Amino acid sequence: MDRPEVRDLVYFVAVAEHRHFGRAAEELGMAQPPLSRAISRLERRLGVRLFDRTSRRVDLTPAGEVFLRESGKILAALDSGVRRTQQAARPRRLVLAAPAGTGVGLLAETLDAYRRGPDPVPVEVLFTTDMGAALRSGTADAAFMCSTDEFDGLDAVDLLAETPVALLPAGHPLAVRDSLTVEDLESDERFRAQPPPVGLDELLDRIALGEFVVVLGASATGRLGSSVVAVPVLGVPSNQIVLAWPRATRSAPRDQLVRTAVAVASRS
Amino acid sequence: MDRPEVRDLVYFVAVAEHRHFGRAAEELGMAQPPLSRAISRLERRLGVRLFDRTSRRVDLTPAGEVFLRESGKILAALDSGVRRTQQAARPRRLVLAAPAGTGVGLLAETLDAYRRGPDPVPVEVLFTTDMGAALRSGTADAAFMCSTDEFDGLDAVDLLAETPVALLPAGHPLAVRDSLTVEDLESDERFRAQPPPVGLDELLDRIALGEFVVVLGASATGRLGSSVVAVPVLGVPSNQIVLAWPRATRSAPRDQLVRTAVAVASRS
DNA sequence: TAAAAATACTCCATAGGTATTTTAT
DNA sequence: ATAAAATACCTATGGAGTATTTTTA
Repeated sequence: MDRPEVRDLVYFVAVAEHRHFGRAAEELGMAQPPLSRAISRLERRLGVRLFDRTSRRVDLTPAGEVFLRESGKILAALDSGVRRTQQAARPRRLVLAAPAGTGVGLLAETLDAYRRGPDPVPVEVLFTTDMGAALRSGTADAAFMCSTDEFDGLDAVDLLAETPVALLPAGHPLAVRDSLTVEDLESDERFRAQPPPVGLDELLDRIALGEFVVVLGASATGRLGSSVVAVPVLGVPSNQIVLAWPRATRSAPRDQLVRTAVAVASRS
Repeated sequence: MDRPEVRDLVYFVAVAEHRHFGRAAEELGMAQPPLSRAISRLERRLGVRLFDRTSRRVDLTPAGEVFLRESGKILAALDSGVRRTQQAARPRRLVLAAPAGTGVGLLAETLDAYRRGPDPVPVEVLFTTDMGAALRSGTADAAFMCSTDEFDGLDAVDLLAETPVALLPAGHPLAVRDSLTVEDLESDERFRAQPPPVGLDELLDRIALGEFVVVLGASATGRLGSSVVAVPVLGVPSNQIVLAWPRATRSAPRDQLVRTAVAVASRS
C-alpha cells in the first residue's frame, strides 16, 4: 500500500467540504471526471471507502471523517514545515508574537536586551490574539503567552508571575475596593473566568461599556484610562507569563532570545 | 509556490540520510539523474537551497536541516493518519497499550467492565514500553500511562494514585524497613529517579541482580517473587496512573473505554 | 426523469530511464 | 584522474479533458 500524495489529500478535502464532486472540481479548477477517478484511486490505495455516494448525496463514511481530520493535520504540518524551511533560508530574523497591549514592559525590555546582546538578528513583533496558532503555523518563532493557554506542540519557559487584577468599569460597586476575592467577583453575573479572545483595546472598551468583568495579569494595566479600574484579586493563582516556541524546532537566535527573556524576567 | 508532493519529501529524506545521490537513488529503486532533477525541482518550488553539493560531498544547508526535521513530522503525520483511517474502517476494535507487567489489576478490571458494558468492541492489548509512540503513530487507540510520561499530542484522564514503593534486591540493607524516605534512597548510588525503559520482567531481574534501585507505583508489585522486595516510600508525590489517547481524534468505542476505566478506577 | 457520479476514450505533461557531460577534488 | 552530480534526450505511465453512460431518489 503506497502512500497517498498531497494532491490526493487536497482533492479529498475539497470533496469532503463541498459534499459534491462537481462543485469541488470547480473549486479545484478541474473537471469532475478526473476528480471522481482520483477519489476512487485514493480509496483503492487506502483500502477504505471514504464517501457514501448516490446520485443525490455525497456523505463521508466514519473512516472518511477520520481521514478528513487527519488530512487537515497533515496539510497543516506540510505548510508550516515549508514556511519554517523558507524562514530558515532567508536572511535570518525572528518573529515574536505577543498579545496586543503588552508593547511596554517585559516585551520592550526583552527586545532591548536582545538587541544589545551577542549576534542579534532583526526581530519583528507580531501582535495577535492567537499566539499558539502563530507558533504552530510557523509564522512566529516565539511568543509571549499565558500559562493558562493551550501548549500542545509547544515548549515554554516561565518568565514571571503577574499579580491578578480585576478590570471593572469605573463606577462599578467593587471599583472602590482596595482588593477583591473571587467570591466578590462571582456575585457579578458579568464576570467571565476566561477573557474573550479580542485585542486589549477592544476588551477595555467592552469592559468600560459594562459588558463584562475579567481578571488579567497586572501588566495589562499600563494604559487603562479613566473608564476602567484595576483592583488586585486575592486568592487566585497568579498567572505566569511564559515564553513559548514550537516544539522540535531548532534556532540559535530563537534560543538566544529565550535566554535573554529569562534573564530580563529574573532581574525584574 | 505550489506545495511539494509526498514523493518529493521521501526523495529528499533519502538523499539527506545518505548524503549521496547515487546511493539514495539505489535505495529508492530509481536511477540517479531523475533523483537529482527531483531534488532541484523541489528546491526551485520551495525557493530554498536544501543541499550544498560538490562532486565529492553532499551536505545539508541549515534550511535543509530544518526541512529534514519537518519532513519527518509530515511523513509521520501522513502514516499515522492513514493508519487511523484504516483502523476506523475495518470491523471496529480497540488497541489498548499498557506497560508490560500491568496485566492484572486495573487493566484486567477495566477490560472486564468494558466487555460487559454497552456496545463493546473487541479490545486488543498491546504490551509495550513506549505507549506514547504507539498512540502517536496511530497503532493504539488508548494507553495506560504514568503522569510523569510525555503527553505532547495526547489527551489523558487521571485514573488513580499509586502508593510509591521502592523496589530493592532482597538482602539490601533498606529491605527490612517498613517504610523509606527519598533521603534513604539517595544514599544509595544505585538509585535511579527514572526507571530505565525496559519491560517489568527485565527491570525486576536487574533489580534482583543489584544493578539499581527504583521507585514505582504499587501496582507493579503483583508478582515480585522472593528476590525483590517492595517498601513503601514516604514523602514522594504519588504517581498517577492515567489513561491517554491521541488528541484531536474521535472514537465512540474509545470514549466508552475511557468512561469505563474512570468508573472502575473511582470505585476501587 | 433529472441530477450527479461513474465509465470510456483520448491526450499530454511529467516522472523516470539511458547516455553523456561537467565539476571539483 | 576520477567520483559523482548535472544535463540532454527519449520513453511511457498516469493524470486530466471530453463525451457518454449509469444510477437512484
